[in-house]
Amino acid sequence: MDGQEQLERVRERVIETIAKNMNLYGITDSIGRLYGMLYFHNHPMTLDEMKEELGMSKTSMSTSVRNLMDLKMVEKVWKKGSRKDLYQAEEDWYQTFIDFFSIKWRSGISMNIVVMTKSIGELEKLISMDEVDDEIRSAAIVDIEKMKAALSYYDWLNRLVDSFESEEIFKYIPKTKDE
Amino acid sequence: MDGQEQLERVRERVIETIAKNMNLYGITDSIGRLYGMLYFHNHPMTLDEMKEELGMSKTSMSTSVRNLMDLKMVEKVWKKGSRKDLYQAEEDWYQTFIDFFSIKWRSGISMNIVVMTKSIGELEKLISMDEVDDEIRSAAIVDIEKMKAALSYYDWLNRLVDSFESEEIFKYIPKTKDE
DNA sequence: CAATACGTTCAGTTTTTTCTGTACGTACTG
DNA sequence: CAGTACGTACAGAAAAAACTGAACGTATTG
Repeated sequence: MDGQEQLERVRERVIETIAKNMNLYGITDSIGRLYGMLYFHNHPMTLDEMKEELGMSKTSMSTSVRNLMDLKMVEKVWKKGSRKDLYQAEEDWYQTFIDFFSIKWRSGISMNIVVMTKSIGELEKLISMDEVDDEIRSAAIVDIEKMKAALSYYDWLNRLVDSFESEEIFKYIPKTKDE
Repeated sequence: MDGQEQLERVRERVIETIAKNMNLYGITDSIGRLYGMLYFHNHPMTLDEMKEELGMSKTSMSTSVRNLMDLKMVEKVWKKGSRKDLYQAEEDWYQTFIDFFSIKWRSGISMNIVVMTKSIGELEKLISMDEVDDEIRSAAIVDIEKMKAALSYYDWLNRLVDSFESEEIFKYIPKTKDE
């Protein structure tokens, strides 16, 4: 019957759900809970406040918050007077979504493109060599095909991420239904 | 100068790259390597062959392959004569992409929607109660707004996954550039 | 310029995850 | 219907990840 208590219970459940969900994206429960907590906390928080709230060490708060900052899910804010760093949650989940995939995928994609391209080149050189066994040559040809298929997929993925970053995706999948 | 050896070296490097990439999606190195290996292996493989190839236990192969099957990245194939189960990699990475996100996200999204909806209901009941403190009430109102924003995001995410599953996404982001 | 407050690095501990070998159940073989 | 081959459950070992407290460097304060 206590409103305060009930509000807190609801919040806690929702935070737990958010954390579980972030789990799917490879984010730890603790970090997810921290994000959820910040999301519902209506003022920027210091490391000490987080530590207090979650009952964890300050060290953990420091590294977790940095993690979330790397993902642009949390930002540092300035408030004159306070010597402590203040952090608040990015509230726009569409933006969070976009940043998350840009950050996570881009580097992976380009690394793969580099490796595949280089490998295709090497195998093409290989098959052009006379002294290479026929069996090896045809195996190489198959591999080249597979890597080319992979490259075209990575190109698509890059363009998909482009459409996130440019927000063009919202032209195709609008934020609000039936508009 | 040995073609065989060079081919293998290239393959190994590419497999390692694929594994690293799958890592970004929360898939372990071992499982990623197994997938990569299957991807380049041009025939379906048995657990014993995988075990041999990767130098790991058969138990690991069994669980890893099940993992990949759950993600629809590997399928069991039938070959008469063989008593052993045979597995091969799904080769279409576009399909793999679609399946991966459908499988991973759908359940999470709907769980979140359920929890948020229920929580909004509870808080709305809370704010309608006379005896509730004003401060609590306005905090609840803010929370409700945040959860509604979350719900609209989840709805969008659902529609995004819809566009993956229906392959409508390829209308907007075509598989091949300039077509 | 000492004193204090703050965030972070680092080494060690705890917890979680991954991996393995044995044991078991099922199904095919002769 | 024994004997063998196969995949998997399970418990324990090994490896990896998360977490912590103490120590350190920097910056602010009086």
